[in-house]
Amino acid sequence: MKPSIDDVAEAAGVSRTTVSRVLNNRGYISQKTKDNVYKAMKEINYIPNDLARSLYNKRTNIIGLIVPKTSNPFYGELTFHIESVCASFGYKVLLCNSVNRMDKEEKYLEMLLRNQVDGVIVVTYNRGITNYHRENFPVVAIDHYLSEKIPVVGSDNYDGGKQATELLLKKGCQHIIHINGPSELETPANLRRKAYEDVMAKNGRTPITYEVSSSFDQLANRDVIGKLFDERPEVDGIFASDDLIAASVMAEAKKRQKDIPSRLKVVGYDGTETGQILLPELTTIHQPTDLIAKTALDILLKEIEGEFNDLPLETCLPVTLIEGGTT
Amino acid sequence: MKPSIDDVAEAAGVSRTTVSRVLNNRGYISQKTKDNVYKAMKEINYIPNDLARSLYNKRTNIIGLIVPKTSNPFYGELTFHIESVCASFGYKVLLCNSVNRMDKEEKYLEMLLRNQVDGVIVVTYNRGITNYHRENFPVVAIDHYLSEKIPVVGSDNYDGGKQATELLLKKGCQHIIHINGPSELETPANLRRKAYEDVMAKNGRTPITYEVSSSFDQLANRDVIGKLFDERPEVDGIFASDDLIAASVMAEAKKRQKDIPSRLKVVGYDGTETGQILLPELTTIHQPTDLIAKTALDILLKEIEGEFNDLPLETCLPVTLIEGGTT
DNA sequence: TACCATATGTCAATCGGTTGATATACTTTT
DNA sequence: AAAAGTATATCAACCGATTGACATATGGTA
Repeated sequence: MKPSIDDVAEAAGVSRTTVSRVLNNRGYISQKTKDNVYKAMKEINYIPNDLARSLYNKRTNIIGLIVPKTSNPFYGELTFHIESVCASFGYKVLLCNSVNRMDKEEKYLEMLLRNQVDGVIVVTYNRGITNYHRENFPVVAIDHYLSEKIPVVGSDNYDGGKQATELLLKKGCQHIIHINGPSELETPANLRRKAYEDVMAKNGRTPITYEVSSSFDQLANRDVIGKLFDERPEVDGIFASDDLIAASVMAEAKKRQKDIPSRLKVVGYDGTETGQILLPELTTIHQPTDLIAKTALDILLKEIEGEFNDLPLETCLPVTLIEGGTT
Repeated sequence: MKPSIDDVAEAAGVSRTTVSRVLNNRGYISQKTKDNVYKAMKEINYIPNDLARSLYNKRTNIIGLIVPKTSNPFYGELTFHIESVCASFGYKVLLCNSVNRMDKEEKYLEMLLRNQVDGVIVVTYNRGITNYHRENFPVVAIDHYLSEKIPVVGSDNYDGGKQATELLLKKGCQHIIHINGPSELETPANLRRKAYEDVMAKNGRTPITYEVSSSFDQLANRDVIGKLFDERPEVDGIFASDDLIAASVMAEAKKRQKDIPSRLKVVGYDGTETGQILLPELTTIHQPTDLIAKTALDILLKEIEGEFNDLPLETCLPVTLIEGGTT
């Protein structure tokens, strides 16, 4: 049997109340008693039961994190930073991989609520899920619109799209095509496309966008890219909405012996550490995942403290262009 | 106030016991009552409090997962699979990023114990941590030796090292060098080095190993690689102990205009999905992260069920050679 | 009619803590 | 010497469930 607070009390020869006071630093306790209690805890190998504490305190210090997939380098990096920031604030993280599936996401959210998490950070999302809209339930979304009331944190997608497109223009591309993720996910990432279209229009070009069907089905993506090359042999600039797609574009170009950057220039998006190491030559737009994590948690903590007014409903963090050899 | 089981009872016009019986499917309950209770739960938006349940049942259905960093593609992928398998068995995951630091790992483990996790999967590790050795506490290690009693799951590192080295030999490399991670981490990954050395010896070659200091300090790694090229200009084959290092080798080789694969052949290790997409040309040894996750959880569940005997203490899963253009 | 399975209720203990109320000392300070 | 501060104890309620013991009422069956 695991030792309980009563066992500590007995071992230290004090009352249960005193032990609790020592643990929580409340009321009057002499140093001697404190030492005794701590010694007793060591001796019997006592570890407090946070379940019992949380039940009484109505606070678990756990937050739920719903991401599409930690195996994706962007989400993996984001997850790392979110967990790290949480830990630095004494919060723990219950991890959920939704794979962008609404049914899973809904179940995960219910699970989180049953576990009395203090708040949720959603990096994936499906608008229809009603539990997100429980009154005064702390939620922060990253890069996805959940509702008018739920704060969104993300990077400056419009600026990123603008920088990418402008770079391709500056480098002399005549036929620039954009590839983006499934547009039915209503994400601010769609602003990348908007920026692309605006910049193209402003320069008298016709924007063309190819859409990949799923964020995770690599084979399907390859098909779309193949189709793009087939249908638009004149293409000489591609702005892909993430680095994985950009990498696939590069692979396809290589297969078709279309030299990069001389005959085709490519710009990706995300600029994760992993991407920088594995594919350093790719020009990409870097998202500050650490800052996104920090900001999201800042806002979430405010909500947890009950401050639901004056929340920054949309936070846009700066992106950086990283020029590699593909432009 | 959140609705409690008593609120449900009131709304459904039954007793608290009946509601609990409905929830847990015990004793005699008529279909009519069941329907009523479920209707009442819907109406008042009831969500059971798993804290209270867990406190009573002494079972949280939570497992702790300690990994170095989810931002690393291998660990991110492993984390994804572990969480997925857990979810399929009704388990939830508390995520910890130890960054391979013993102090953090120790604190995380204590946190997990306070939260009454049913078991822990450790992908990182530091032997000194005593809490791992609590009697009958379910722990499974992945790719790291914790103690003689704690089961380890990993891939066949020896075979991987063997295949990599033999491939380089077969391809005609005369000066093959191995780069591996910090050897003070006593991991089965050191078997990759052992295999390399054995194969080299068997073929009458002198094994040379360079060691990178940290798994995560990319700049330091670059230094080691630079040093390698400086000191061993004759090198024409490198077996790196992970794909990130292999990528850095490739980058350095490019900088020095040492063409791959004609003048230098490179084999990496891990073969993550991300790696395959971002750097498809890299020849690498693929680890079955999904299988590793599945196997680790299988063993952990047995421990959770109290079966501490007849545990497979060391599980070795098959690796696959993926040949790319770097050999 | 007696018996038994079914259906539900009441009550209280339990899980492992926290906390407020109240009491009782011993020390200091005024 | 009285008042105030310090240190600890006892007791019981509480957090939100689960569960066993026991009671009661209905319906079907032997």
